[in-house]
Amino acid sequence: MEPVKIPPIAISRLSVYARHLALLEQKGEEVISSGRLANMCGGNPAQIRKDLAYFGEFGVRGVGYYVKELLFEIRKILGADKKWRLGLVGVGNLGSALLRHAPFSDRGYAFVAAFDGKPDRIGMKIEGIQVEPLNSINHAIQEKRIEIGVIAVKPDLAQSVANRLVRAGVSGILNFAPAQIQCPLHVCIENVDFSLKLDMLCYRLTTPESNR
Amino acid sequence: MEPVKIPPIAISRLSVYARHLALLEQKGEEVISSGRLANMCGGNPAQIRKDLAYFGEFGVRGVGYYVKELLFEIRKILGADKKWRLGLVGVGNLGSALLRHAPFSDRGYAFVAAFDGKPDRIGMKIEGIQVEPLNSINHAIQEKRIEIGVIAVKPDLAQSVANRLVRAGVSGILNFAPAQIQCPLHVCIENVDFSLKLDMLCYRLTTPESNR
DNA sequence: GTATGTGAAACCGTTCACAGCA
DNA sequence: TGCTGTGAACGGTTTCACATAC
Repeated sequence: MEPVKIPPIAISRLSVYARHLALLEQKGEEVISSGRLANMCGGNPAQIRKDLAYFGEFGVRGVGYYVKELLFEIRKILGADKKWRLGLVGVGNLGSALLRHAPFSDRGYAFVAAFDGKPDRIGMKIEGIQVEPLNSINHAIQEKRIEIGVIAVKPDLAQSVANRLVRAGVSGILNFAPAQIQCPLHVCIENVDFSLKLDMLCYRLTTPESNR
Repeated sequence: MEPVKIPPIAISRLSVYARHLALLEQKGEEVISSGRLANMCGGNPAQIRKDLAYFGEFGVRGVGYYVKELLFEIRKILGADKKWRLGLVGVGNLGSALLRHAPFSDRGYAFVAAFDGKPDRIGMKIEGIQVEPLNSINHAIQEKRIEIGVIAVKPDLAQSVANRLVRAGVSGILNFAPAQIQCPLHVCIENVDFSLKLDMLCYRLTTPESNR
């Protein structure tokens, strides 16, 4: 329908706007202007209006945006209005923290299966989910209609786990391993890379501001 | 010295290059071309050369880059050649996973203190680090010369924890809480935002490719 | 011959400034 | 009057294409 290309970074801002709108809604605020929202998010009013304009006209001139309505629309755009079914691979420190991660469950994201390669972890129950072996991936992903695979294994295993997930038919992968994963174009990948962010921080701490 | 502005995104790529160079070094490879490195990282050869050119001339025309040497130079640029001292705030699921996170310790990042607000967590020992109460932050950060504060508390506490860390004198903050943190300009912040990445993934899964 | 380093061009995203509307 | 929606200007990043050096 819309032949306009939307910058991915605009999408990430929508997620931030939604977060702040949810807080405003909780506080009982009814209306918000792009200026005030920009203040809260640390952005620029024109940018907020542009980001929203990619998807429609949600505001009222001279007034602003109705908090509830805008939040609803952004959630619809992001696809955050549906329950997403996640499968975790790698139930180590990070993996088990993700299973218990409140910001996920608070937001309609639900882990419905967990897998691990270590025999002693199979059968463990975390947050009501029983850990299965890696070779159950194919069956369980299909059985439980899992759309998103979450990778929390060591970097050297990440690619082979991704291959299994793709073969099993997931549509998306959220990868926490510090590794570049290759996969078919029809599967979407997002990387969450702690080490990279820490490197960037250290660069900024190392380099005088004038050189950045 | 260099009056050229360097795109932050180029820095994040340097981190990725370093990761692959380390793998190449392990495999005993001596030389790499921008083309082959681009293949591994999923990028563009010209971009790699541009990124490196911001900082100097590290290659040999007609040959490529010496793996060991380039890795050394990139680590120097990123400030990854020194040991960084980290302090963790919030020893919940995520926090304790971070204390045990191998990719950090493998790379010269060391947690030297941990803090939490919950009384029953004080005194616990994780990875040899004893959990201290929040009001020890000021003293411990200075005592242990901690440069970077890592925030792994619930979103509603993130700002107040950041304030404490700033007052205690950290230079940088790595924030895992899904919240925007305000802090003085002289303190650098990087956010690691799982939920945002998951939202972006779901957007892509929701929206037909033609509209993106 | 081959691969780097680099201006120039193309591309993309942000900000400005104002028209349009309640 | 006040705030949105948006074309146009701006600034920054990526890609191209080739001179340069081994």
